[in-house]
Amino acid sequence: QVMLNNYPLWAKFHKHQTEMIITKQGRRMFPFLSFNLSGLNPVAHYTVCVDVVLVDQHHWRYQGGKWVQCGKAEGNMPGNRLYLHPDSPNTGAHWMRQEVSFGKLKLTNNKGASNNVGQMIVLQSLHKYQPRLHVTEVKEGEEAYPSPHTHTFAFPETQFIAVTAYQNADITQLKIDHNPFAKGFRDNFDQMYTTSEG
Amino acid sequence: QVMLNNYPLWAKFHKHQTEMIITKQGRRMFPFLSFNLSGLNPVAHYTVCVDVVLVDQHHWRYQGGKWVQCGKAEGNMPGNRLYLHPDSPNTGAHWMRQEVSFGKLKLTNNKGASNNVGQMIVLQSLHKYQPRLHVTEVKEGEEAYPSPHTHTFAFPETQFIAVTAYQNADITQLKIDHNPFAKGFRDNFDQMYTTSEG
DNA sequence: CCCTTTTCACCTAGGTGGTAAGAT
DNA sequence: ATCTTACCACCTAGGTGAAAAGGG
Repeated sequence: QVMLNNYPLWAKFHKHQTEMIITKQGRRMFPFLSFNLSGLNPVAHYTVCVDVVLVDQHHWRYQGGKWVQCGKAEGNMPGNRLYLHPDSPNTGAHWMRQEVSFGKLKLTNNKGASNNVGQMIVLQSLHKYQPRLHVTEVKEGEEAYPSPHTHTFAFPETQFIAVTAYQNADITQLKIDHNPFAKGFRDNFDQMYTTSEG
Repeated sequence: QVMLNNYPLWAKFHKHQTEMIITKQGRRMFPFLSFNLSGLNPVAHYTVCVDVVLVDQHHWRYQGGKWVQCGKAEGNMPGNRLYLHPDSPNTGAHWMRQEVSFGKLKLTNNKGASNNVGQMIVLQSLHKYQPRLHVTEVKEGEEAYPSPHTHTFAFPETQFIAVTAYQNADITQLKIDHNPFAKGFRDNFDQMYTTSEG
């Protein structure tokens, strides 16, 4: 009923433990979440959103080339962790017509950004998170979310650790290789290393 | 119940007979349509869209510094003239929360672009048009548009003649002066005309 | 010492009118 | 002649990781 679209890319990152940068003004995810939905009622209305939940109750740190657990996480942190898809609310037909992508979702560590509900997801650095997809049927005059009729989906390949700077160089290289906005850091200039010496 | 937001700017253009460029791949309007809505039911769902209709049945041409009528318009031309606001459908509360803008609406003369329904409005060059706003309450499982419960609004200040190249230099100058994307054509360099001669 | 913030050069992405060539 | 198209330099707008500076 729900498929993760860019699974192969997510799997590449997941193999090295995905990291996502968080900043005060908000940073997009890369890869970003993208799904194919099916089995909805074409003429009913749905709200589609993503939230992000803690995978475990630990701090993590990158030490000796590995991620290791390190002490307990803080308790319930304030801040919004829910991001409404910009097309919401919309018909089942709309959601099934093409992929449902979250390319503009932003992650932040700025707790003051909580008022921008639906704009940014507030996370804590060096904690491990699981994004989840929620599909909720909306009825006229009802609150859209939460609702007893919400279907929730989670793909383990999309888990990540929030960081303020990349820790694992393999992850950095995967980002540079695949994110178009990081093209400026690709080594397109190997021929420069060919010197006239010997 | 509906207010045109950037009325002063529209009025400046209207005084010189507004022109809007149309191209094959589509051109944004400048100024763009922007409205303030009030009086809706906050929890009901509405679709908001814009269409563009002929003001008269004539070709127009720019001759001797004036726009003059010139022969009859062709009959019903094919092509989509309806543009759904990207937030549609949504709640009355959503539409009233802030201005409802159509900054990404595009005008085209490409009749083949009609399949991109809701993406571009297809017009005929050298004809005079009137944009209109439509607000329609959507009920579960009904077609969104057209409906007997549509409210329509038209502001004469937003009338324009579609062109493939600007005819009136006053209009060109107003576009350059006010559209941020045309900044490159502003005369910021008056001091360059001060030569060492004389 | 470890983590966060700021700033930067370098990109992607795409919206302007001018201009010259093309079409009718 | 008159209108349309394609291409261009020049912008706006904003997403990258690197590196240096800041903070506890």
